[in-house]
Amino acid sequence: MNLPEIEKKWQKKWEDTRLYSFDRNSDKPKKYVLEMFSYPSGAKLHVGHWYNFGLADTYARYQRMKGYNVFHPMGFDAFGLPAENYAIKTGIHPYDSTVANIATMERQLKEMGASFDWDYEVKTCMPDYYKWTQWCFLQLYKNGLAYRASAPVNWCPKCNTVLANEQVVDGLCERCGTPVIRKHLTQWFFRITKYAEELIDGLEGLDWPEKTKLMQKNWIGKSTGSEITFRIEGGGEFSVFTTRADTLNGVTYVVISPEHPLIDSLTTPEQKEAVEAYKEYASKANEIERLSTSREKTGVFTGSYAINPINGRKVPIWAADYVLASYGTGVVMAVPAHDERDFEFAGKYGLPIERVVAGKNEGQNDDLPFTDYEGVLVNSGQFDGLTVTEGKKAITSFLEKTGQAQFKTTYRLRDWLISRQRYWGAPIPIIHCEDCGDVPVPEEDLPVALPYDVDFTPDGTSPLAKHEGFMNCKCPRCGRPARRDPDTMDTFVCSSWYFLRYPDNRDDKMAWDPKIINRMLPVDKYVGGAEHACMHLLYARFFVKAFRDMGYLSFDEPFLSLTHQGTILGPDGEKMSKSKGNVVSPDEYISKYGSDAFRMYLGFGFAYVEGGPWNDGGIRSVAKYLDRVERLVNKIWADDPSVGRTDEDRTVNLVLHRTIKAVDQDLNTFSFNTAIARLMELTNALYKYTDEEYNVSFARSCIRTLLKLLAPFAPHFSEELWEQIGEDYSIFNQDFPTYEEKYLVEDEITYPLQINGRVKDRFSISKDATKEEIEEYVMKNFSDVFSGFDIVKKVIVPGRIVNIVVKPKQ
RNA sequence: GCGGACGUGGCGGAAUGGCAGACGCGCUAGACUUAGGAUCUAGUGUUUUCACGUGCAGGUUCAAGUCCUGUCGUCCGCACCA
Repeated sequence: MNLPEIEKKWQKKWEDTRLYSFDRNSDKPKKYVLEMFSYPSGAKLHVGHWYNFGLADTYARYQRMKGYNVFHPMGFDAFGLPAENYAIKTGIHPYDSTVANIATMERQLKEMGASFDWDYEVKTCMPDYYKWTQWCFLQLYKNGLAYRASAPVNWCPKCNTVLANEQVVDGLCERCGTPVIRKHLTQWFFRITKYAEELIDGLEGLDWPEKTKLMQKNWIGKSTGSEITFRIEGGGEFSVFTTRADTLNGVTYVVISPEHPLIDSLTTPEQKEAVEAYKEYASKANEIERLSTSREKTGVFTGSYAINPINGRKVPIWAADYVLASYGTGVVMAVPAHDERDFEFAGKYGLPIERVVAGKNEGQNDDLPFTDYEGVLVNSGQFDGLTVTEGKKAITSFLEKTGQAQFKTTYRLRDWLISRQRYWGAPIPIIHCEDCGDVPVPEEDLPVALPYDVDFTPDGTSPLAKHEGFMNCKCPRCGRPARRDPDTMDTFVCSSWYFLRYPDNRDDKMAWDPKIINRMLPVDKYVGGAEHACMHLLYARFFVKAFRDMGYLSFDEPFLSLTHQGTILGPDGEKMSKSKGNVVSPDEYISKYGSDAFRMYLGFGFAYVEGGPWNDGGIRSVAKYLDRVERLVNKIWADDPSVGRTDEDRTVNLVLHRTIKAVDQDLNTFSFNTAIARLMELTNALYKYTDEEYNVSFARSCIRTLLKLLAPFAPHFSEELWEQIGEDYSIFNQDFPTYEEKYLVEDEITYPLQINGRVKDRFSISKDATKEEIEEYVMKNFSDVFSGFDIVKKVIVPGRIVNIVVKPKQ
């Protein structure tokens, strides 16, 4: 069969007959199957797209044949830096290049033969989409979940933009690799931390990879401890967060982050020069020594002292960059005797080390630091003798009475910084008025349109800030001249709600109709890369929870079940990259073998969640297999059904029904490689069966089943053969085959006979044989094997195995 | 440094604690061919046999690739998280 040719034929027919058109009013149960939509960066689909979309489509087709009303949309995450960088380089406007790339990708996705319903497409860069992204922003703003704050941010000098912490890789800009520096700017944030607790709790009920759940949990980083207030000698106070309140008596100094707002007031005139120099050093620390695993701790004395609330002792306040301003309170109480980092720091700067926890066991009291939790408090006055756990509680409670401490939970998670000083994104719908302050754009004025004629050369200011026509507006509140916010939103904002827009993508009255999406959501199966574990997947969950609380939807989680596809590597086992020259382009394989063979090889050659190196031989083997199926079909339809046998073959039926069962299960778990292996086994069995005189009608019914099982993996090929054997269009309107239990059982079971755990022989016996009957059979028929041995134990597991434990006769 | 995952033939990869290596690639031999990078048939973990084999060393079990402990290696995530 000339696959590339017949694929065109079926793609046209599928489109003409609107086969994949989604029916919102169907009474079948819905199944929302979604792949993470793609960024239209390069013009062409790469192997990774195929691996993700092609096999998720196999899953979607399977669910359709299982009787579900499958919703399988596709769209484009079309805003973002690459288009803008490309424009800076080539002068081609981001809008033009993006629209062109989308057109190419749409065409290629159609050539894949995937079952998307394009009527539900979304493109995030179009006004009819970003209008509602802006609407989302306004709702978050109105509900106190969007706020503006000045904060130390990561600044990429090359991209001239702010990066979220999550987007900095090894101190380098994730996009361009330039070392990131620190800079203070006023930015918009989304208050994702408000949902920290629920974002952890909600993970429990999700059918997600455990690894991904754990990563999100660690990312949110819940930590329970105490907040303790220290007075500053000479006036003022500050709080520290600690998980080890039990060691409070062992505090010999405190450490403040060099970026902390209190640092200047704490610094004495004598220390000013040293502290200023250290602040300067710390702000560059990202750049230097970033990759060193054993970076030496550094710090400087501020000149001030704090009073330890538990014992009134005066301890020095140091500044050191091993304390982060953005975590906890930005100040740490240092207990060098019981903390590795404090110990190292104290050693280096000659600060005192005082032990307050003793080990329970002999020999544990020699070395410091002692960080075990198995210990009792010493040198702690009235708290001596308490365990670590008791000590934490007792000391915090004691200070709580005087308002100097409280139990506290903190999270590692930080609020989501969404401002970008870039052009190619959704404008932030806020107007800055000299008199009224920040004023939200009235909803009826949305969208705040992104102007086309903009100078987006990077020069440190937002491109929109230089566009007077855009910037100048009237304050919606007082009507006086005002200025728009010149920034655009992080593209993760666009992708945090697109799955809500798909089912109602043409709505021009609202972002989504709750009546529709409460029925269509949550997404039943979400498929995409593991690299989104902590960002996109967390942001989308936050959006759903926030909009649920505002009353715009009534479910708690966006994605019930999640699968990550693995990565297809180059033939050399390395990640594909242009610089390594190991990029495999789908196009040449598709024009040679067809998209079905290409997709099916991706399913067969890898464990889906693992991925692995590309192998040319693999795709030939799949093409060969499809040829084999075609020859088999031709042969069976060339033979005369009126001659030959008329009975059904038990062995073939056994293989057939086992195959149905296995393929069904494997498709549910994205275990495409084993499913295809089972199909090959069935094909082999049918070859064998039809080699001699056989029942043609029976063989034909087996083939009809085989084609239906094969259809999700090789849709064009199966549709073509389905037509050739005279069946009605379309195979995808057929029900997925079901197996019958009665064909799965064999009359006899072959048991392995183990002696001392090693297989020595095997025997067959009725499937109904009891444990006693099996034992009797073995003792009778294998008596010679046991002669000369005493039988110690007989392990007989019906349906599985027989193991006889023996020892030589005394 | 912390957290997580993974180590199975020449290769991709299979194995609810129960016959390791399904299925396929590659390879070997044969058949059919003017031809074969087509197709079909047989074989293919190591070892002549006993036997040995899932990174290495122990352990639990009648039975371990699978569970436990330690160790080595590879990969991923996070970077001093108090």
